[in-house]
Amino acid sequence: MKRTRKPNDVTTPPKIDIRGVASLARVSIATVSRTINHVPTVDPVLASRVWKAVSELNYFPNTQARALVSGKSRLLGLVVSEITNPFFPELIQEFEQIAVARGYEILIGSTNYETKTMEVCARRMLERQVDGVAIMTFGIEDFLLDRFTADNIPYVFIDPAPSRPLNSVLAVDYRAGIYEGVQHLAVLGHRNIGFISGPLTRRSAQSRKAAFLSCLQSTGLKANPEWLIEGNHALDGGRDAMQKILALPTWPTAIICSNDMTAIGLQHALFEANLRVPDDFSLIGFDDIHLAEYTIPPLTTVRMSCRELATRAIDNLLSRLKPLDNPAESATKITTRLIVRQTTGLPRNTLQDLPQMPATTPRKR
Amino acid sequence: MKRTRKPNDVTTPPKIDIRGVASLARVSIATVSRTINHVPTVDPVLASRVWKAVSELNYFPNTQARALVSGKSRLLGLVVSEITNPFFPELIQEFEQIAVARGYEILIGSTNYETKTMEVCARRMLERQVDGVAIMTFGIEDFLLDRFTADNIPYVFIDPAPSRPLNSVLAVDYRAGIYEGVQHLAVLGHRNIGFISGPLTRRSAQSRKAAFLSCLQSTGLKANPEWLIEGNHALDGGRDAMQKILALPTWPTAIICSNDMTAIGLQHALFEANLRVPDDFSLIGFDDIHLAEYTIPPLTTVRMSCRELATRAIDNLLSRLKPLDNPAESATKITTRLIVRQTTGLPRNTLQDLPQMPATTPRKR
DNA sequence: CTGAAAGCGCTAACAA
DNA sequence: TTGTTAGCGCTTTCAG
Repeated sequence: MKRTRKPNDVTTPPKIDIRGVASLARVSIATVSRTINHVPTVDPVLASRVWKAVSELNYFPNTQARALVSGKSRLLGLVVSEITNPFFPELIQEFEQIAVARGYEILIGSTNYETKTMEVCARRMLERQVDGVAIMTFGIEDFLLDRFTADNIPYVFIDPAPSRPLNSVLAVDYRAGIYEGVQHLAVLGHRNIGFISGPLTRRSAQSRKAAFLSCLQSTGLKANPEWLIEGNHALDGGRDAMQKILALPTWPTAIICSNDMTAIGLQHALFEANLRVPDDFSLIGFDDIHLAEYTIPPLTTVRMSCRELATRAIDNLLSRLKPLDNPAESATKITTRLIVRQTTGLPRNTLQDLPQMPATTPRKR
Repeated sequence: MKRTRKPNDVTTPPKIDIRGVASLARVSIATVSRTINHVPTVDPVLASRVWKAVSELNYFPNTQARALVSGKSRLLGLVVSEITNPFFPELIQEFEQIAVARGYEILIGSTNYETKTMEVCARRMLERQVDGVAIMTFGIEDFLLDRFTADNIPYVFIDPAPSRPLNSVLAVDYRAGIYEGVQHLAVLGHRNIGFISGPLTRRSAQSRKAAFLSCLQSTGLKANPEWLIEGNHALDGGRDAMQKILALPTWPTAIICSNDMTAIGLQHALFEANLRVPDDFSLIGFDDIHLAEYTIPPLTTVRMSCRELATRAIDNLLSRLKPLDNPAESATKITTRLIVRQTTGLPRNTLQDLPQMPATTPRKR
């Protein structure tokens, strides 16, 4: 028997497709297609018959068929470094919200900073034919980007890379927030500031570190290479980094971290070492994840708005998908700024003979 | 002009499709299809020609077309409560890993505990024709489940609901871990234990609360309704709940939370109130997210393995997709167990005249 | 074991 | 403005 629409199958409910709608509305399938795609030239009478049939049958178009014929999957890739780092879920949440509102679904890939996994992610995106991809992992191999270029898939990613079209990078002004952080520490009297970076194989981890170094210099402070430790942007990396610092003969009085998770790792290591924040060490994080407000004590950190990041990324992608509307892409950088909470205070041993000062200790304590 | 393969288009690279592979391998497209689908009856000689052509052209099959003709999207839905609650990213990570290894992609939906958003998620899953959906949100409306049933989409979700097929529920033994927690507190001398639940509109939040109540009773302890507070499974809900308790005339000496985020919220509220954990209050969380090891002090909590949850969910779904293999589904419950860290100790005012005891205070302090 | 051909559900060209 | 129809790239009969 040929493969044809089952003639009188009692078990299966009748398949609801565009033909069903067409016949119920007594129009052609083309008219149904036009109606549901909001082509303006459809006769209102026919259109209303179509809509009626649509809702009566509870019809919705088959995504696969649409994708096949149109060549558009209405899928947006979102590649992140590590989904278990709370910054990314916050980003994903914003991203999902915007994408869904615009009729897209998102395909998430988590690279875990591994080149191998990154390749798999890129491959998955390619195979599913995403219409665009936002690479929010901090650092990506160039050859993967080339694959997207070759397939003509718009991508957008964080941070300037040499030789990439400007419309594909979301520049973040790391320096602004980090500078505020360094200034804040300097004003409090800190002269010895350490920095825990992310994995330095990643370009963006390097950017943040470079920003820190440059800010130190602008502030007239010297960097001590011993206090520049490579972390992994995760809790354990932060803990380990702090332990390394504690093993050093001389300690900094303040430490800036490349992200909040690292800072939380440091807080933990200091707790274990029976050292106090900010009395013994001042700490500054980066990202301002929700949790930062809830650490003990609450974390002073540099905020990078993930809503802004998500909005800009999607706008960028979508504007390149249908170049009709949004003509010019705003080329302004995404700003960062310091949020002062309670992990920063005077350097230890300052005023050690005075009673505790409110500014330097957790409130109410 | 009819829509046909562009005859001599210099700009566009030639589309690589099954026909291209077929002609390069000098076989029919049917043979290509069979080869890449590992149909065993293909002549090895032809097969090797096909594979050669495939790798030469860097060909991979068009997912949309495959999905259209086969009716299988190779997409698995994953609905979670709140992606910003770190438990879920950990779950998602496991889920993604397994799904990708088996050739599936996952479509994530975050409901934020809102019925409206939940509906949107269900709709998205339906529209994208997921082959199956894991509903890991704690609590879902019944009518949404019915939609999946109607469309013949296998789903699996957490917790027993009345009148749902057994193969669709992943039963979690909340009681085991919570009982351990209550026992642990009782042994330390706690008699007055509070409980901060999740949003009680959600069935699973109710299960956990019920488990707590039943464990209290088995232990011979009485519940004080004033100490049963409804939270929201998030940081702020935990903080608010603790503040409510602190406003009460009498306080419990220990509090169990429905999840770790809530417990972290409590820790924060206690910090703000200048109260200490575990000296003033013992705290127990639930989930054992990575972060639990890093809170200050590290959180005693009930572990629920999200790897196990993810594995079981996917296995369940996949086994129902092709009922050939995995015949019997293991109906055993997913277990939970207590991980003792440093937020539990003797009740306050016990031994108050003695010097600090190691068991009751953070180590090294 | 192989190939020709019929669709999967839809969009878009084209004719009316 | 509407309907007819040719594919989108693939899987799967069915005839050889």
